[in-house]
Amino acid sequence: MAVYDQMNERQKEAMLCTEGPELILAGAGSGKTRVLTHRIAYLISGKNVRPWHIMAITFTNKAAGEMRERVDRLVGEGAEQVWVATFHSTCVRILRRFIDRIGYDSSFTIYDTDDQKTLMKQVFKELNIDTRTMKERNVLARISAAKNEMTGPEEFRKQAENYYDEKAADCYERYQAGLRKNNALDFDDLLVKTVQLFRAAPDVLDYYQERFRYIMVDEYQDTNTVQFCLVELLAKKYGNLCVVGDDDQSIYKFRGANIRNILSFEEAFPGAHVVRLEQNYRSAGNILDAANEVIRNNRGRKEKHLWTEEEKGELVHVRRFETAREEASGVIGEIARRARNGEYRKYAVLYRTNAQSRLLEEQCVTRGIPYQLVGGVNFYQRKEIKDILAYLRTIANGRDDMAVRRILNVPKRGIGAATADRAGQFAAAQGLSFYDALTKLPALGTLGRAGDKIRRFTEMIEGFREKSRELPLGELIRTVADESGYLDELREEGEIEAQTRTENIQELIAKAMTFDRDGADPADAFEDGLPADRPALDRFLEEVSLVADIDRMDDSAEKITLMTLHAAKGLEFEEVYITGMEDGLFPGSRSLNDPEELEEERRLCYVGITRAKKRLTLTCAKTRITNGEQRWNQDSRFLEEIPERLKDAAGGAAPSRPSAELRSFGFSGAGTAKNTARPKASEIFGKAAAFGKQFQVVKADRLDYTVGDRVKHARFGEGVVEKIEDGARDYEVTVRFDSHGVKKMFAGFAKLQKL
DNA sequence: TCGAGAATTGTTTTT
DNA sequence: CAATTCTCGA
Repeated sequence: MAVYDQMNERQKEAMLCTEGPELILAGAGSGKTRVLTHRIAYLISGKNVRPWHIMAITFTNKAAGEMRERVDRLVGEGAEQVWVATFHSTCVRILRRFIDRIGYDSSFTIYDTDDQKTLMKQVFKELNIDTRTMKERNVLARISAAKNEMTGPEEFRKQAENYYDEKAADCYERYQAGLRKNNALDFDDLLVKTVQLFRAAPDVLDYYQERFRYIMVDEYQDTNTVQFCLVELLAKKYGNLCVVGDDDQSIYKFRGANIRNILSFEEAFPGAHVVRLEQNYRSAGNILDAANEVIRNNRGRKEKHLWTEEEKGELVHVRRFETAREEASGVIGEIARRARNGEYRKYAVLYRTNAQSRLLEEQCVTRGIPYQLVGGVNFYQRKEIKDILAYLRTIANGRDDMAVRRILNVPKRGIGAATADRAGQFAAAQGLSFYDALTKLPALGTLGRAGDKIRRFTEMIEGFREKSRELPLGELIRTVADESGYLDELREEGEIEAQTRTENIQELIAKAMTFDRDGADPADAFEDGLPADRPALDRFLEEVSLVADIDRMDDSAEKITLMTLHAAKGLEFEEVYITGMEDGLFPGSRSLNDPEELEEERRLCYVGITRAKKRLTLTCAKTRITNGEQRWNQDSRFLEEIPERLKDAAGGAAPSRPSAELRSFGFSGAGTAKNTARPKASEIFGKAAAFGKQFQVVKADRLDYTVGDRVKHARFGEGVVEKIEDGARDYEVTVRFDSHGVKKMFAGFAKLQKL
């Protein structure tokens, strides 16, 4: 078959070995996705395996989506029956159908990190734990680690060695009880409960073993112990397990990834067929050599040597700057100069920590360069989005106490903490959910005025419930945002940040409209045991709870991509800049005296280098401000690990003075919009008015007030205009209010009246 | 009940 | 530095 001819011998070997355990050690850029997808095609057309029996598991929705697309193209008919999904969504689907077997309700909600933290705060309060002695985050991290190792609360307690361990065990116990009470699972539970289910219900396990006779796992080096158990259980019956990974790209140890899963695969699955893919099709020779030189400093890895038929290409460019700001300016400036015809899509700027993105972003904004920021605050974690989603969760399912509490007084309804606590106690005493307590409480007449307010709230929710049955999702969300008064409250704030929030809600509505139109993810189109008539609202909430930030990356737009090295795994770009190559930053200070940690950092560096196809630039700054403190760093040891012959000497030595050009572009800190919600400039300019016309603000030709005029604002009262800046989209007006201080806002949004 | 200002705290990396 | 949490006054 013609499609197979373009594959090299090793790739063919990997593809043709379909029975029994197989380990594919796929170096960076060696075409592993191609092997996986072709292997699926071969199973179907060459081995007559029914698509229904094939499963491919990935870590991110993005990877799953790409795989699905390629399988669809390759296989055609029946491709939709292949199960392509992430670990988490696989587990959710299994649990939705069978979790009642282990005593949960199938309408469980999924807690994200914020929800977890909120719950843990409650636990701390119950146990009278002072947050100065222990941190919620820290305890949650320990619980997560325990869950990854499938250690329950009892066993966790047994392993306790001191007072703090005991306390953490108490927390674990209470935390689990809290989840249970709210009919909720956290991310780790999705995996753990699925394994528990399989162990408790052999018939269910058997059902899925029969279904998934051929299993493939991508990025296997990132699996943790639960995931290993899950895969092992599923594959036990037929034994057709194919895992693909690269131990050199294992960068998620902090998340429980167990590198032993890949290093000892052959012990766990005796007789495993091992294939090494070492020919790289991505990077130019010098870049690949640099990657090899860096990674060879690691011990405890499967020896391999990537090679390429590509030419050597350019040397690796190394640039040193005086300060982090000059670094950002230098990098973005160079990209601006190099990008002909606005081909920004070719460029990625990578960094170790999210905090580093700020300076880069500023540079893009001031130079008017389109960019895309991946990471940072996930869209679905933004406050306004979580608020609206909490409404939806309340409408979909009144048992989600956390969601109800969140919106009870948002927007302000005069229902304060005291009243909420009262309802909480009532709920606990009566064994009711928080929401049910709210519906019953006013009738008792013990609340006085607050009773009316609560009644109005529950009536509103009931009204939304009615509407949710007839309205499409997008309309429903718009109605909720509008009629709850949420938008009004935002609008009244008038500030730039509020504008961004409104836009985010608009974006959510747009997403819901797409969802209305296309239905849920295509994999849902075939029967997997779930009732086909699950309300769109439920399916939407579910999909939304499992999206990662990388999933939202748009690789078709002409924008520079800014993201962390972690987020870059699995991607490739023509030209890559890795910034902040400094000891203490990358490798991070934590890893400087821990050899194991240092190796993980080095793998991260390897991942970063191998993202580049044609051109790689490594930059560092002598000094940068971290945590409000100026730090001086040495060059990264990883820079030294790349031999001189591979590095561009010109940039290597010259400690650059800021050129005139750079200075003229300099950032005049004073006039910068300061907004925590950080609008993405590129999106602001790019987004059309297709959705939610009612939110749209049109830039006026001119304003009827000017600097020095007295104006009136709906909420802040009267004040004096101090400054008007002509922004690209709207005038930004700075006003000193008599009683509310100085505020900066968009003119069209704030609706100021001249007095 | 709620806002504003003060104090405090924190940095990897994320499904 | 910036985001979150705390405290106090009305």
